[in-house]
Amino acid sequence: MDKTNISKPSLRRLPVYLSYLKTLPPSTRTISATAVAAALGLNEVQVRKDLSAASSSGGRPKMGYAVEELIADLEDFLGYRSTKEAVLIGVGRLGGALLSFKGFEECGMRIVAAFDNDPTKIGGRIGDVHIYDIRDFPAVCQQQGARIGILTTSPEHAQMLCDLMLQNGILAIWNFSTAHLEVPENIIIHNENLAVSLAMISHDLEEMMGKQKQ
Amino acid sequence: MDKTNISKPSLRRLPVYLSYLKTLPPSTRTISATAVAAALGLNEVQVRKDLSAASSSGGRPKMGYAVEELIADLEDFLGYRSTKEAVLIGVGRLGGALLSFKGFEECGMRIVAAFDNDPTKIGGRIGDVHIYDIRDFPAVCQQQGARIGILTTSPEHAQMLCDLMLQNGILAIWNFSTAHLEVPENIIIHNENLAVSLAMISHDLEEMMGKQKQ
DNA sequence: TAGATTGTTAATCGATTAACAATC
DNA sequence: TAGATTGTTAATCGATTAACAATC
Repeated sequence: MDKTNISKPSLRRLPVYLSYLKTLPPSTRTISATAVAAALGLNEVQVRKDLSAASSSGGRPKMGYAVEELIADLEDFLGYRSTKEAVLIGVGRLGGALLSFKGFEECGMRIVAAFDNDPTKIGGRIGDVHIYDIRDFPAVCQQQGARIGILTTSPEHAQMLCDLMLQNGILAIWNFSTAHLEVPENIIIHNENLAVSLAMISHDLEEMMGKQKQ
Repeated sequence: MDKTNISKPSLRRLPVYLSYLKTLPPSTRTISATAVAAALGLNEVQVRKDLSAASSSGGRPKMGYAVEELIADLEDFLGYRSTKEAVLIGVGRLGGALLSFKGFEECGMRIVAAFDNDPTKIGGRIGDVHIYDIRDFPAVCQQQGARIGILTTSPEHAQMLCDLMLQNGILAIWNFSTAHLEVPENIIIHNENLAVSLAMISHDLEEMMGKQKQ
């Protein structure tokens, strides 16, 4: 398996397979790509290709894949088993929700520190995460060796805080603000834009309403 | 402009253009697709095609697009100017964050009611939104005529609550749980899966680390 | 006019799907 | 063995990008 040679759409589907496999009863020892495809409403060949790219030992004709092994392979492939330290800037409601979200740990990400400029929040904690003064960011971030930066601030300050992150060793930014961030070429940016999602839903809804009228 | 004949990737970019245009100083009367492409790091022809699909009157050679008009066209095209009622089930931290998020209104979505089964939450409100007993869902949802359902519950109950939504007139489900939902063909599902995003980031990070080692 | 910018037609690229041979 | 299932090679489909003609 060559982790670097998988297509982006394919990579997006892997976590979906993984979470589906985890819902199977423990008595299910093996599963075929065909069955996974049927359950998730996907094309059979597509699932087979995806799984074969991520699986170390492959499936067996007539048997399919060993569920436990496939889960392990997917977790390995997605990097869920190597811990990645993350810091978060902006402890608003969304930031707080992410801090208390337990699901990240099993994806290999651990939020080691949070930052804000609000004195009523500084010094507190949410979940297991301490909230620091944003002025302590350079010291804390570097000391913790964090590589992922989660940005949950208003768009006005996003670029400035993004720059601050990059100056202190952050390599990948998970941007929950609506701001467009300018970063050097070698930095990873992942925009989580709720307006984009909502636009897709709006569009599909209007299309559907239009069809019904005809 | 034919709203139904735009590609999905193109549709995803429109809100990005829109939010960029809104950051321009009011003195900027016109802007070229070329300039937008440069600012957002996108291909010039792609931007031109996207804008020409969404714009009602088109751009003018040597001038570009009238900013104000283009903003209006994009908002129209994306359906931001028609109000769509939404209900939300699951007032946890994430649900609460969405309820207090002010940005949805300007995308044309209004959350009219929230539901939970926790007695300490029922009867309260977050932002402007009242929190109802989940048992009142059928009555309230139908009375409000909501068409969008936001699902922010644990995955275990997601399918059941999804079914409840569909039984009461919901046509589109914005699913923030990790559960895979089974729905009839004509229902719109949009999955907001943080694990998927995280997997992308993890993968890109590992790839980058790998390259650096070589 | 000259040149910037538009919109479109054609070429390329990449992902999905279909067909098929291999295997347990 | 027969048939289910795998993995791969080839065909199709759709999106991006390049080339170009049109226009203010």
